[in-house]
Amino acid sequence: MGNSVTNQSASEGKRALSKAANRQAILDAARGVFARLGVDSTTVRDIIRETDLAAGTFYNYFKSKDDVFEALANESTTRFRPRLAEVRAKATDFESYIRAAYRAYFEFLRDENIAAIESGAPHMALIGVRIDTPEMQSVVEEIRADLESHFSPGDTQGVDTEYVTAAAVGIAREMGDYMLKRRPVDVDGATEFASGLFLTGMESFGMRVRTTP
Amino acid sequence: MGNSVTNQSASEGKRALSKAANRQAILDAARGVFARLGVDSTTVRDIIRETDLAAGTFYNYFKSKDDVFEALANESTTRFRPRLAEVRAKATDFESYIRAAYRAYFEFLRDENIAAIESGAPHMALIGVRIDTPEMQSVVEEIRADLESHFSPGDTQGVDTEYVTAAAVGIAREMGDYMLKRRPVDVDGATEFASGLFLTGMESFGMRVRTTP
DNA sequence: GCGAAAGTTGACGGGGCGTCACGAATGGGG
DNA sequence: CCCCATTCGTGACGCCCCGTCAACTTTCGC
Repeated sequence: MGNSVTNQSASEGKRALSKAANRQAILDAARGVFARLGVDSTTVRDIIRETDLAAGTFYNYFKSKDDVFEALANESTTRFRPRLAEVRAKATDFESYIRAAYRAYFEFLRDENIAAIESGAPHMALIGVRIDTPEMQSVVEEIRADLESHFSPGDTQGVDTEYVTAAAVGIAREMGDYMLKRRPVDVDGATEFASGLFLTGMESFGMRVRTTP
Repeated sequence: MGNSVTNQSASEGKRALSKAANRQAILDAARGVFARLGVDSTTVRDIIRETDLAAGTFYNYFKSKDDVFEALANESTTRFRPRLAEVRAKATDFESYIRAAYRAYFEFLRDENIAAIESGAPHMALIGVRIDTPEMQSVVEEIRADLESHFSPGDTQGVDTEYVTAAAVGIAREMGDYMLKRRPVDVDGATEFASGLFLTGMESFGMRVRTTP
């Protein structure tokens, strides 16, 4: 009787479905366990115990606990990428790019840690950011290219774009940590400070930046 | 036949001597193994195997592999502290402090990694720095106090010293990483860039800084 | 429906961890 | 000078976690 294509729910076959579900279940469990026990002291079994899967199944999806951690970090980076793309698309000049980029990063940090912030957890480990994955390095490379594209030919005299990028990123990372430690979390203040410092600082290399104070 | 005080060699008794020697032997072995195998994949046994001590002895000196790592980091921080103290003592104003502090940090980074640099090792793990130990946080706090001490009352208008410190430290950390990746290692260039950027940047907060270009 | 392929399961061997009972070395006191 | 208390080194032991694998279950293509 009838069609052999039994329109599975909506899309893919059961195989792919449960595969994606299992992977996500492990990631979700890991996020919780990492937050509760700390990354170092959690075991693969701790993670798998919070799912309805068997120990062996874990290794069909990840090589190790650290592999899961990196996947979580990449997940996080992937969430940030579109925000940076939007900043790039809307930026009209160097200044607007910098301001928007700092704001995007600080907002992103706040959003990613909103659960920990609202639960009043005092420590908490900025999960998934601050770790230098290849994925993260590629985002930094994107930023370097963005910065370079805003240098007019006259500006670029002897300015080392890698140093510029490193400084901009360093400011963001370190200030981001401080921002998260404070209550209330002050995205506006951090953005204002970082942008003002960096934009004015760039003038010392002959860059013409109109800093709106 | 005389004195019961058998003037042991020069100083302490055998007890304290061998204790210090053992501890140092473990630290030295650990430094090498960490560099060779990476911190994550080394085991306590890997470390102790490179000494002439037994496995159990390790635990008389350190709680775990990570405890050794932290001790190495603290050792490193301890080597940096006097350099910072000298910078503080010689600084006459904000600008001279900043320039000297950046130079001190970048020189320190180069010195600490000189072995890895000269051996042509491409990767290598900036051992003992970049990890946030309480010891390191205390150095950052020192820097914060130094910066604050150079703010004249008129300058400090609404300037958040924690943000200032975070920005300064972030620039140093991130730029330091880049500096170490390049050949030749360019302490002068990094110092010049970081100082110029930060000092000029501080002017955007109403700070009067005479930046010598 | 049926056979093949893909995926899951949990028990198992391997190995690192931290401990502990024992023995050796040290140093103070008589 | 010797003796005993104390401190420290030793390595075997039990524990737990790891990653694998053979057996089983589920899905897919025909």
